[in-house]
Amino acid sequence: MIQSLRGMNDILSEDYKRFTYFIDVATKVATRYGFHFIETPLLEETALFKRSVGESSDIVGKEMYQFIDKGDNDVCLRPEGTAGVVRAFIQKKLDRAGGVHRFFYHGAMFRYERPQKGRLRQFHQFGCESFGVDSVYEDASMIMMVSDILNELGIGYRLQLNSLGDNNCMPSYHENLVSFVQSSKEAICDDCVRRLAINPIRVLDCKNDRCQFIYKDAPKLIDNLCKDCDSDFEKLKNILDANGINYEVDTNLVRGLDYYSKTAFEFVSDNIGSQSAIAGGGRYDRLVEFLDGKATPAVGFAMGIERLMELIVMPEVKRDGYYIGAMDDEALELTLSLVHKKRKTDRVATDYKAKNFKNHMKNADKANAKYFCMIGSNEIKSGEIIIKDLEDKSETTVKIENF
RNA sequence: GUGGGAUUAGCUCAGUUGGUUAGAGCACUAGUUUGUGGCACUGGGGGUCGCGAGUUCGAAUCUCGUAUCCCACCCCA
Repeated sequence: MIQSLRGMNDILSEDYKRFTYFIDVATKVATRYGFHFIETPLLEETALFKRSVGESSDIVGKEMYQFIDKGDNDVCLRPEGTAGVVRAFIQKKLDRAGGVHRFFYHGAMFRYERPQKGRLRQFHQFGCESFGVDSVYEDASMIMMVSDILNELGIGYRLQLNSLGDNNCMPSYHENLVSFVQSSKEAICDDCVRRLAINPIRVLDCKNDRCQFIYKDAPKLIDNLCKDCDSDFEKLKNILDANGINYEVDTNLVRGLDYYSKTAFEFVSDNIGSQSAIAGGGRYDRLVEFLDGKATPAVGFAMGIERLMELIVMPEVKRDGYYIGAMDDEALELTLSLVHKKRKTDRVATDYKAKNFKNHMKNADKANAKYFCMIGSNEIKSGEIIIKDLEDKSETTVKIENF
């Protein structure tokens, strides 16, 4: 038997219902916030991700599905959504056009990782990207939007917040941190030694207790923000407070992708195991310029759909549509004609075999139909059928031609 | 990539120190008077015990390899 590849799932039945329900809700909310759908290719030039996500990240360093295509192009299955959207934004010259552009997308992403719960090699994200707004109000709106989506889905969460600083304050902080960590280099774990060389701020969220003990006196991002970053962060907190969004400031929250600056946030759930991040995002004011576009402030987030799936509280499914069954073989043809006719407007379930009342009733309940019709010799003779409402148990008689 | 656990019917799982024909519940299917409810009862179908080797008179059971899933790490949504 040929099986699907490791970490690649089929989505069907109940899962598919949850999946589409999520997309529906998220799309509805994003539309209310003024976002428009954008579809970008699954396959992009490798350089795009190397430049945007950054070679220091594991995503680019070791998790990309990268290959040379038949035209000798170095290409990758996208490991995340932002890079492609930014590329499209620049390619369509929207950076030159000016103004505000807001996009949402959803689709498959690919990362070559060891799978576990909430981590797949092909997985799905829903994300939003906003271009052209440098106000921190937009950051706040994004967070409120994620909150709206999660609330509508009945998903509880914790929101973690941090500021990563910008071009003014980040570099000097960076230096301070490196020299601090360097001074106890012998005591930190191997991973941190590696991080120090590749992406120093990542040492901050190391899970090793010994490392954390050392880092508790390390300089904090938040204490070293420049005036702009600091006041924006304060403003952000105030807006969230004023709008009833609970959050915790986590000075060790570091986003994994190189392009973030200033606002960084992560929504986590305590109910789905160790892969607890259900949404993450932040501001990336320099990325558009970095990808050869005209400097444009931007902020965005992405949600991991598979991680959300098991947390979604589905609305109660109501009885819907018809069940039409035949009592005897002579009635089968008329039954199918009526089914066909009704299917132009309603969901209709049927059975191709003649059955007694009880068996049809069982089918109707299984199909969760609202209305129930039986076709037998009586109906053929009288030209009338009885429609039974399975909820309130009432019955109405109609002529077949009016059905 | 590193370490650990698991894999038996469509699903959830039993299966004795290695010993006849591998079981249950749910699901499926048929019947229990061919016209009023989801129930109940009685049958039926369905398994290369993940896959491949090995040990043995004999393997779901022991050993090795391999695939996948799960857990932790790394990292991330």
